[in-house]
Amino acid sequence: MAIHALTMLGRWDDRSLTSAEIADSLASNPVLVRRILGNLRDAGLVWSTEGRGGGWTLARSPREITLHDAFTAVEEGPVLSRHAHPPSEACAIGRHMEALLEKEFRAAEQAMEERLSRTTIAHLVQEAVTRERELSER
Amino acid sequence: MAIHALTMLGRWDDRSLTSAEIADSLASNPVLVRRILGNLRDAGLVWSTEGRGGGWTLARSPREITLHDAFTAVEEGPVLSRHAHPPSEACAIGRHMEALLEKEFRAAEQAMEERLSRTTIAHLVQEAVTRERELSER
DNA sequence: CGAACTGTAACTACAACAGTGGCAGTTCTG
DNA sequence: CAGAACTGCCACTGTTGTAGTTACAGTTCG
Repeated sequence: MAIHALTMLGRWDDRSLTSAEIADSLASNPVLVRRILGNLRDAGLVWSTEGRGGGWTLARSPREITLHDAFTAVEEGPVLSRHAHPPSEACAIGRHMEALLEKEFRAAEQAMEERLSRTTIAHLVQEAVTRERELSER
Repeated sequence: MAIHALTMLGRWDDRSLTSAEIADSLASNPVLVRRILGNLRDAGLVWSTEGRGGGWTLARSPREITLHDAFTAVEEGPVLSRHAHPPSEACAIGRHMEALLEKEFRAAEQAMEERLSRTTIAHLVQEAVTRERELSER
């Protein structure tokens, strides 16, 4: 939802969008959209202006916002689930599994994040516009 | 939990472990362990034998079981969450977001999986044994 | 037979999350 | 100034996923 909203904002860099407009495109709820955009604002990705005529705009160029930026702004916990609680200290394997898994999982998660950071909102906007044009040309 | 269990099984390739023994190391429950190991068995990673003296063993060498194998055996859905429901077809952006996100997210998930597939259970066993020896040498 | 296992269903408890209504505060416009 | 159009935020519901637990049937070995 965050990436969808950012892409919509990147589509029109002149005017701002309201949470209701974005919620329409998401077939979702304005309050939900404001919650998510609130996270993006805290992360410095978007601006919001209150009152009549207010709404949301990107805080910087779509070319300078990556999918990884959106991801970290919205998602907090790790993607790969760790032990629900520490394993037994009495087991020779259990003693080390948490640290071992943490190392491997962090490496895997970073590989994913690295790939996410290669795509920007501008890429998505361009691709969506291209696909839209192809549709209208038939 | 799956990786933890596989690592324990890889530690002793001669004898089998019971779900109770593995649950002890996990500070968890035998039934839970059997559920997870059941998935691993369905994926062809482990064997189980019923009855007295029964238990679990690796179905192939620890060097031929990767963290990615364990991951796919246990985890079903995608790691990166998609739209909860399709976006609006009326929106020029919304029409393409699902396909666009699917492409990007699959690429990111595959980067993570590729990294997971680089580490085997044998690696974890070796690392755990090494760390254990370092502890005992002090 | 009885002990020690797996296999599985049914249940509880809890946390995460999409969605919703309500309302206070802010800003522009007539 | 009054009202319309916004954001910000809280409290609540309903659903889903998941760790954990109890219970019990089936299997194997001594």
